[in-house]
Amino acid sequence: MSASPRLQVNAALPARELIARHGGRVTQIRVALVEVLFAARQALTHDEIAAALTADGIAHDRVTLYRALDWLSEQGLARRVPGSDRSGRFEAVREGSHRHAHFHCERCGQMFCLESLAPALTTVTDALPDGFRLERAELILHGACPDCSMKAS
Amino acid sequence: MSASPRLQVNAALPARELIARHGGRVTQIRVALVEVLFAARQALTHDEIAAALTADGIAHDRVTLYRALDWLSEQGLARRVPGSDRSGRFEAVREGSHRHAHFHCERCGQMFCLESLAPALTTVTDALPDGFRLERAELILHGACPDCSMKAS
DNA sequence: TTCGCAAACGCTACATTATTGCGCTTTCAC
DNA sequence: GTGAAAGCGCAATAATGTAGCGTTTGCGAA
Repeated sequence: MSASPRLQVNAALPARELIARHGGRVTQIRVALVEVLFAARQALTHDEIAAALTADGIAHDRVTLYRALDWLSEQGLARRVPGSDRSGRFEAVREGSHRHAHFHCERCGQMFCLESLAPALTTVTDALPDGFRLERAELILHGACPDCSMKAS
Repeated sequence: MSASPRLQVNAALPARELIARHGGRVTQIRVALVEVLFAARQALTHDEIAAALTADGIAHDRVTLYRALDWLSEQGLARRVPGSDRSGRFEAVREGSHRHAHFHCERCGQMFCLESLAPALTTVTDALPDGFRLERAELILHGACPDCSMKAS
């Protein structure tokens, strides 16, 4: 079932304007990349992004994609998500969103964003040994996603 | 209480015996590897392990090291720790130790094991959306370690 | 102590992921 | 429209991890 609404970048702020406002040039690839990232409800691997662009008929180079992703990260529009596999993942940084936990499905490999779940930093800070200065935290859950859970049972 | 004693490196059970009791052959590299891992209070990258072995005068091959680490992981003596950088890290699994959080220092790159800190799985499970089946969790903190905190201030 | 053999080693080659250099193209201000 | 620089694309390279395969070695048995 894919009845999930492909939510726009922002009802009032389309991709091209979002890019322009950050002082970047509005190129075909950046626009498409922003749209793909913001439409996804998961953290996407570089490969998945490339596949999505190709599916949309956008020719692109691997290197360009890396650089575009770097730029988005610098601008705070995207964020790199570390995974247990070697492939780096990226997710969009939405307005009003906070750092959230991620769920990695061991069966299908997808990584889901759990907006409802954020590392409880205050609790963590209390338990931190002396001297450590905490700046941010990553919480990554592993298991089976709903689809794969169904199939298994 | 535990009728079946868990095999771990300690004063009474040196590395060679630990390896032998897990049904593996006692080779120079495995012994050295176990000693390096268990002596470290941190999760070590493949490179750091290799450097430690070389410093100890143990010649070794990259591939052999990967395979030895794989074997230790299979035996439950070591564990792979995912990092935000691309390099995989490994840590020893000590007796009585549990899955704990890790602290990654952004300044010096070291990854510390915080035995006192474990992801609160029960809390997490409650907040998990329907359908997700949780198997384990990784909590990775980022910031500055005591040494680097000192230098900065 | 010696012997046989499978486990483990280590060399080479290869796969995957990511980065750098550099010339060419496109965007955008004028 | 035009020029300058941002951005793109190709090629080469780096970093990390695997696979194949012949050789060595730990270790149980003779």
